[in-house]
Amino acid sequence: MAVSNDEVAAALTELAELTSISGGDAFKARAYEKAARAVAGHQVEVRTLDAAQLRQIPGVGKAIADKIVEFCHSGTFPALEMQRTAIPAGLRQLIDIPTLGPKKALVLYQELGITSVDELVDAVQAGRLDELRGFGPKTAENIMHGVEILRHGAGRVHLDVALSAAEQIVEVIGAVPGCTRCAYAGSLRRFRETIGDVDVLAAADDPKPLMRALKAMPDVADVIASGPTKTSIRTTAGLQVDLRVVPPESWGAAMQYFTGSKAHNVGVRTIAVRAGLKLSEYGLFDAGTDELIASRTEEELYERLGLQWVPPPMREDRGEIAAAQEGTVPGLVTESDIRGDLHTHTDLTDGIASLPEMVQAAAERGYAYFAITDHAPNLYMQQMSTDKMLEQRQQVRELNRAYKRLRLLHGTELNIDPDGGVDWADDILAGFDVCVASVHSHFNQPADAMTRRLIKACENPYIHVIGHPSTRILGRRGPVAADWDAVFRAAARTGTAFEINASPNRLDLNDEHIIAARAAGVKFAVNTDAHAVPHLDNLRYGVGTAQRGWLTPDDVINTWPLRRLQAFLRDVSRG
DNA sequence: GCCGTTTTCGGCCCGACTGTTTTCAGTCG
Repeated sequence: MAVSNDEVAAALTELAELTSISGGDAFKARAYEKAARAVAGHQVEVRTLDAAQLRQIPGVGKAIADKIVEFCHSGTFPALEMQRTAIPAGLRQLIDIPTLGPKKALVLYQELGITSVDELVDAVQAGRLDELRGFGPKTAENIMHGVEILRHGAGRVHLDVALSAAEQIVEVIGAVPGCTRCAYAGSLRRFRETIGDVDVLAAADDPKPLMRALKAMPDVADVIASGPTKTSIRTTAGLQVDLRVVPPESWGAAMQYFTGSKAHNVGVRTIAVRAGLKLSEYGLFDAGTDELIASRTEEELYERLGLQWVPPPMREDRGEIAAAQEGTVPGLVTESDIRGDLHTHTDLTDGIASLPEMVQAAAERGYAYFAITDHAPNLYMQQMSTDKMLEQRQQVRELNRAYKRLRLLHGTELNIDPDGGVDWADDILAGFDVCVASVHSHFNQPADAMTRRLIKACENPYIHVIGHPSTRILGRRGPVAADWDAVFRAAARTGTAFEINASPNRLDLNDEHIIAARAAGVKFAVNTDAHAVPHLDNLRYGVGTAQRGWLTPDDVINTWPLRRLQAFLRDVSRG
């Protein structure tokens, strides 16, 4: 079985977590974590490397290289198995609860025998934590709140996890003889921010070989149900995948039906009914005679209903049906419209790849411009300094000469402090081509203070883009509280763009905020916030989110030609 | 467990906040 870098990284992360929960050497745990990050961000598939080559990866030494080799060969290694035996599986889940770390988890296990989130909730409710040293009422409250956040996302996975599973399955099923079409549908096709289960649709006259192929896939943990038209499996990663096979002539109707959303389909069906028609997953029919009117393509269905075709990310019953009736569905921004990334990191701060590696990757993507925006001094852990920044700027300028079609921009990701100030004085800020500014601390400010803070950042003439504006981490941290309408008005007034952070853990701004911001007149930047070369591919999730917010290329500054972008950056600098 | 022209041993991104304490451990970015 072909082990991916992500799977290797997951094993090392698990070892790191189990090591810290069991009270093992904290530096050892950190070494595993660091290696996991390096493997996840490595450009080459590590399964193709031998131990000597693996040791070339920063943070991977002899011991970890051997573990990786063993893992690629057998799917595990002795140190991991030993920790798994020592630490109950459910205990590891506890540290996914925000504010609960390895030390507290270990106390809960040793003192109260707690080995799962459910047991922890019971213990909190029974007041059993009160007797523990270091666990006061506020801790109990934070735990309960953290569990709520955790459970809110339970059973759902992030877009990247769902998409890679779906693409693998589509490739396998699509290659089965007799399969004429295969694609994923459902919330994944709509690019919702988290995915409950993956819907894969295939067209074939005989579904049996397709069902067999799915059940035979190596990642299948169990088959939940299997019939002539539908098979449901659960992957080893715990993700449910439904495969539905339809006759080729029903393809369009089935795609439309299974893409959803339910609310969108209800709206479309209502239009059908009013026209004396009925729409199902089998096609569009005359309600009186049951005569088939259309079913082969989605485009055909929408057209016969007097509608423009609606891009899947817009199918959320947020006015897209009326737009389709009026012929005003916007020409959405696509991945190929993006001419450059305006928020990326290198190993000068917390990135994995070096400046030349990141730039080379940007050139290979065919970008017209690319901004390097490493962290600024006030994020202390990154140990950035003015000297290091200036030295990097020099390197950027020199590197720029080597690339004819790629324009490098030297930028930074500033920290918006609680009062809305940022790291450097104006004369330093003026030296950057582009400044992203983000909130990295004091997430719990009251809404009025946070609103003032963000507005002040917008009003800073040197700040071009507000990075990951709500600061949420999916399944881990909610958005900050703010009067977003007031913030968006300020951004529109000052010409400050808002980021759509494409990391599948963030997707920030989200669709609803994008719609509100656009209505206020805000411009956007779809950025990856890449900390490694593979992260540049996350762009698609940001573009999908932008599409859910109905954005066109004109709304997104990093689709613009360099000159227009530079004019925008100059304008905002003038304030 | 990793790493190295101030080190092959002894360091290891550093500071702030929170909640618990009554001087600090744990968590986070």
